[in-house]
Amino acid sequence: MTNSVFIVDDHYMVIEGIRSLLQNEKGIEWAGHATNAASCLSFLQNQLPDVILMDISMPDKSGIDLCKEVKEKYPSVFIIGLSTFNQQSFIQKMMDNGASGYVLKNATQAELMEAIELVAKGKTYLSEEVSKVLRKQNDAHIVLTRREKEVLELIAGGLTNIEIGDKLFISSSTVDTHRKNLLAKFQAKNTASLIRIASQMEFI
Amino acid sequence: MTNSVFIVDDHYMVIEGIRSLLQNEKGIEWAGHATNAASCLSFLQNQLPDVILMDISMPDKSGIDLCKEVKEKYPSVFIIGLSTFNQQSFIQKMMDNGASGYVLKNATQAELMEAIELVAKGKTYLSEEVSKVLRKQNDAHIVLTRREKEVLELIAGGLTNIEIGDKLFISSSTVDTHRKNLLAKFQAKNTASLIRIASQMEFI
DNA sequence: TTGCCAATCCCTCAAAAACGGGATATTTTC
DNA sequence: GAAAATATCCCGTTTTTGAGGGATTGGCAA
Repeated sequence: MTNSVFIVDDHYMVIEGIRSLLQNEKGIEWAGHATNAASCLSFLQNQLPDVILMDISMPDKSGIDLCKEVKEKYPSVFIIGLSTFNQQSFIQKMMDNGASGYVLKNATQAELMEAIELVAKGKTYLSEEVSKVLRKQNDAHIVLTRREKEVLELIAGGLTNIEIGDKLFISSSTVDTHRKNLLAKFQAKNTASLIRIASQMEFI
Repeated sequence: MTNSVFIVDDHYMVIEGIRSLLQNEKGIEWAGHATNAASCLSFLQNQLPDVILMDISMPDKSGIDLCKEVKEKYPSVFIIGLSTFNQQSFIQKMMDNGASGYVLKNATQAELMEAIELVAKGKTYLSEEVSKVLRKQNDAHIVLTRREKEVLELIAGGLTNIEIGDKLFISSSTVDTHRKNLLAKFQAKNTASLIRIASQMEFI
């Protein structure tokens, strides 16, 4: 069984690297590559590969959005996310948007092959490293309400409760309540640690 | 003139990609590769390439430190920094530690060749993108003193002035002064915006 | 040697945040 | 239709901060 593989990544070096890793593999057929989301989509109008290796960061559109769009239009294509770092939030979002696997860019050829073969059969591939991160992330998963997100953004912007209240047309007491809830959710003891944690978790 | 090139990067895909990009170039001789700082250093004991392509992020040691070490031991080797993103602070530090150039991982083959050839002659290569970032960074360059960095870290950790003072064996008034200076340097109006800005500028 | 800068410490006062409650209305979900 | 989540508001008290000052020491460089 031969699987055709397409790759979307804005780094030539990575495209070349993967091509080089896969070129002598019997089970792999090189469908082509794109360096941005737009040319990936136009390629898919003419030809559907079995598997797409998709970088999460691209100039015109994030891999996360592209993944969603591709899966909506072509549900039969299997997508493997690619990224340099173990970024908790990205992996989750990529999987939520229909990716079947996630591979780090330091993967070995064997891992990559394993991922492609599994995913092409409709299964899911997550390397040990990735699934460890994913598990950790789920434990510490923080869900913010719409209002809490707004308040958090404005706190990070340096506004006081009164200023935030004015901006959102609510009383400063309400802002204070949201603030308390944010501190509780992030297990932060004050504004400084709240912003640090939220920033590192990429809420802001 | 033939230049021998060695590469240090913890991502196989990138190593493969660069090898693939360079393999048919007449002026390039492939000296070898390493996936971590330690094996790079042990390679250099036996053989010195003309140019080292060095990733900034590696498991055992940052490219920034490795760059410094290599240049101290083998000043004749020219180093080109490699990274995925245009990270202001890293580029500067890499150049400060003796790198002769900086290339983004989305560089084309032509750019890479140009960089290697220029750098091997002792010149400096910075792609347009990179030098733009560097210039922008210099404008908004914020220099913190040792103490200010320590205080900033602890503020981000959620400690109060008194707690920070206890930790650093200084009075809380002193901490307050450092805090004021931090606010001024970052042009932040309060702790929340200070931490946000510092976090986004990767000071913490 | 004469500055400059970093680092240290002190003061006051007002503003803001943190902490501890409690309370009500409206959605959403089960 | 009841329960849970969300959003709204209020109180009082204590702690922390922000914004002004001013002052001393030691090191380094012009």
